Amino acid sequence: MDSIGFEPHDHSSCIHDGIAAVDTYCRSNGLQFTPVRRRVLEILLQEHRALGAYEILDRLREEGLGSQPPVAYRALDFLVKNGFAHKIERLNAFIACTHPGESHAPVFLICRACDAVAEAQREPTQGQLGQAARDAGFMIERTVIEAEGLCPKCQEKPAA
Amino acid sequence: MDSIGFEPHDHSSCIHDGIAAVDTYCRSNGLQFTPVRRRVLEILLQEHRALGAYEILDRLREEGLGSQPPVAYRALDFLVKNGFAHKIERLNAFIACTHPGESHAPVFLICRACDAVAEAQREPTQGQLGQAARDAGFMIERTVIEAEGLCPKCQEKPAA
DNA sequence: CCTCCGATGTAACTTTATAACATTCGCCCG
DNA sequence: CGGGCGAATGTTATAAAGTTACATCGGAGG
Repeated sequence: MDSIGFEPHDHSSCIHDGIAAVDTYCRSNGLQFTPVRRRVLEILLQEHRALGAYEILDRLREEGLGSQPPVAYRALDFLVKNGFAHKIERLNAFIACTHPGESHAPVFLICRACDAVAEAQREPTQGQLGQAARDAGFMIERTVIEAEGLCPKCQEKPAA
Repeated sequence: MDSIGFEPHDHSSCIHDGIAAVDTYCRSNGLQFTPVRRRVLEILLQEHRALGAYEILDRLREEGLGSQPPVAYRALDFLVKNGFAHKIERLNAFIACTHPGESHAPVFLICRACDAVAEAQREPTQGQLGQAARDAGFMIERTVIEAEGLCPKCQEKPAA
C-alpha cells in the first residue's frame, strides 16, 4: 500500500501532471473535459486539502465561470464519477485524486487540525471486510475508508 | 469479525436489551440517560436502518419531547460520543450501536436500495491501514469504514 | 437544415447542522 | 436555608450543503 503522504513536493508539476493525465484519459474515452470541469480540477489540485463545494463555487464565481450551486456540483459529480476526484464524506468536501485513471480502492488520512488529506491505496475488498460481507450475504459495490487523526506537521505543534 | 447481518430477529428484545445495556452503562459511569436521550435511542433501535436527525425530530415533536433541531442533535451527540449510536457519514444519518459499551471499531454495510445498515466489528487499526498511516507519519484517532452495496433481500428483487 | 443529446445558466427550494442565548433543575458548599 | 455552579433543555435564528426544475446553448449526425 503506497501513500502520497504529507511531505512537501513540486506542486506545479503536481497540478500540471494531474490535468494532463485526466485530459488524456478523457480524450481516449470520449469524455468532455470542459472548461468548468478542468478549472474545478485545477482548483482541487492546488490544495492537498478537501474543499467544500461552496468554496469551489466562490472561486468559480470570481472568475466568471458560473455562480450557482449546480455548476459546482455538476462538475464535481463528473470528476467523482470518473474517478478524478473523491468526496470526503466525513467533511462533506472534495479532493483531487492522486491516481487518476487507475483502478480505485482509496483510503484517506484526514488531519483534523489542518484538514490536509492524504490518499493511500489498498487492495479492493480486503480480507476482513470481504469476509464479513460474505457472511452477511451482502454484496459490496463501493467502500469508503476514512481515517481521522493528526498529520505529522500538526503532531509537532500540539495545541498552538 | 462477527456481524449482526440482515436476518430477521426478535426485535422487542433487541430494543429492550439495548436500552437496558445503555442504562446500566450510564449508571456505572455517571452519565445522565435522560428522557430525550432514552427516547431517541429507542427510536433508533426500532429500525435497523439509519435515520436522519430530522426524521427523529419529527417523532419527538409528535410526542411533545422537543421540536427544534438542537434537541435532536444534542441527544444524538450524546449517544454518538458515548458509543451508543453511530453516524453513517455516507447518509448523514444515525443508527443505534449493536454493541453498546464495548470497545469500538465498527464497519458498516449499507444497502443502497433499502437503507438497511448492518454493523460488523473489526480489529482496530488493521494491518494494511495501520501500516500506511505509519509510513506517512500519520496518527490515526478514529476510522470510518462504510461499505455500500446490496443487502441479501434487495439482491433478490433486482429492480422491482 | 433539423433534431437530439450532453453541457450550461439560473431561480427557487430542501435538507442538514450550528450558533447564541435564555431557562430550568439537581446538587454541593457554606 | 440559600446561593451558586454545571449539565441539560428550550427557543430563535441562521449557516452550510445539496437538489429540483426548467430554460438555453452548441456540436454530431441524419
